[in-house]
Amino acid sequence: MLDIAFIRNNADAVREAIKNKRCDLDLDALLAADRARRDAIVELDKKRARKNEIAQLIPKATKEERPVLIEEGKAVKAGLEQLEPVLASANQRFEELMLRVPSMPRPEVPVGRGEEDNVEIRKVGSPRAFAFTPKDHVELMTLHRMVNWDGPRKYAGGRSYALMGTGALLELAVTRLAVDTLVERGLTIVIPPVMVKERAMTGTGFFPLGREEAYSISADELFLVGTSEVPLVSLHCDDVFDHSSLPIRYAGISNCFRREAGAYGKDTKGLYRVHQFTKVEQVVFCMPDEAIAEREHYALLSNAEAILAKLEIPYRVAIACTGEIGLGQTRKHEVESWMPGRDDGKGAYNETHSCSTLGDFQARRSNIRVRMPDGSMGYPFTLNNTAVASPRILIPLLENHQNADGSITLPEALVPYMNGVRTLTPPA
RNA sequence: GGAGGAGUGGCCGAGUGGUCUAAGGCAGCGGUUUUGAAAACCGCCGACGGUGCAAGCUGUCCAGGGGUUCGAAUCCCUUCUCCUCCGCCA
Repeated sequence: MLDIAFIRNNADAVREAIKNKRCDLDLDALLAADRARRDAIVELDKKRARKNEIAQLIPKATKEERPVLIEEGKAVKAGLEQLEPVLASANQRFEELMLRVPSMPRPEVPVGRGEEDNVEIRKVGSPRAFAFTPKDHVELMTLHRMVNWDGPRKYAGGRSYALMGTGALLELAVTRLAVDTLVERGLTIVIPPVMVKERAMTGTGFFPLGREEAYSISADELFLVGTSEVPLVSLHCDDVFDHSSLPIRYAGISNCFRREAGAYGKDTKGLYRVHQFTKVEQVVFCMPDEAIAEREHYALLSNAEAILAKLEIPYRVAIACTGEIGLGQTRKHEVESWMPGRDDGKGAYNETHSCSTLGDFQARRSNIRVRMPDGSMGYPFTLNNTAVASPRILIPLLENHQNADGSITLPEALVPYMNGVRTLTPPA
């Protein structure tokens, strides 16, 4: 969502953004809807002004004038009743289209169509050269009895799983490690609701276009969030921040629910792509200033990298191209962790973190504002990044730290969170 | 789940059918005074939209939606949220 005045004045630039982001939106239809809406407003406002005028005249009118005015008032009212639906439908059309308007990518975002056009920025650590054939996470987790694969699929459906024993402990450990890292870096930990109303989904930009991705609780008109970004950003919907209260930095911890519609048959093996997972997510509100947002963005990125460093997982950072960044994102970096078992055992870098700046996209949709130093109103910028998402993060964790005998040597930083255990040995 | 009460600008709060064009206060902004600050005093000050080069003119908004009326913050219906009590409950 952008300011309609900005869209009118920069139609070509917006058109370019729509094309580069591969959005499905006809800008001319939007501009036409805007025109229709404004025409209806002009006409309706004239009638409403007359209505108000008559209403003020009647109390002061003489006995003779009064019935005449009341008659005219009735006529004006009838006219209004005809025009109001016209404006309502023009508005509806306009708002529908506005919800599909992308934010403008930042200049540094490479133009491209798909993943192959993302630009790698750096690699940190290097994939380990195994002196033996490494196992993938499915073999390792099965060997360690970390997962019950079959039971949940019978009663909870495909892509479901249950973490068992050390598997469950590992999830709690990496989660807590991430939380402690972020708290130490000044973020406020939040455990938010995971069931939210539609406005939270729309306000954060996941609806209407991503509706099929969300589980809905139809009896109560609630939706399960796919990330705590949704409740954390919505925490401040309708709020007006004072400029002195920004930035606000949160770390949310929640279960996340994704239908993975459209991913049928993709990554069905193991725990790479599941319907329910646990994620620690970073969310920032900051002043609407690109330089500030950039600083916050790279701070979020470095927080995630610090966690990967503690987990001793090799990774690479890439900046996503225009075709790969979402509707609201103005800039996105992906952090991909090295997973030795992926790609049929050849190993591959795969996404474990996604760091985004959204400009004022979410603030506009969620009606979050900030009182600027000059007293005017502004829309704050929002940013977010994964800190850790489990079980996906367990894949590189286990695969990178495995030994020839199937045991796992835990990274030093994780040991305290595993009650002092340094090595996980497969149960007999 | 049942009964009752409440929801007004960034915040507090007055307002029960027609000068509401929403009082008043706090906060904010500008100024006077002051070595500086505070205090005091003076002035400005809701949001969003439409129109206009501009000054301005104008519309909408009193939790959301719908209704009654020539006219609604005010009356009616409904939903949501909060509070009190009762019931149930980890």
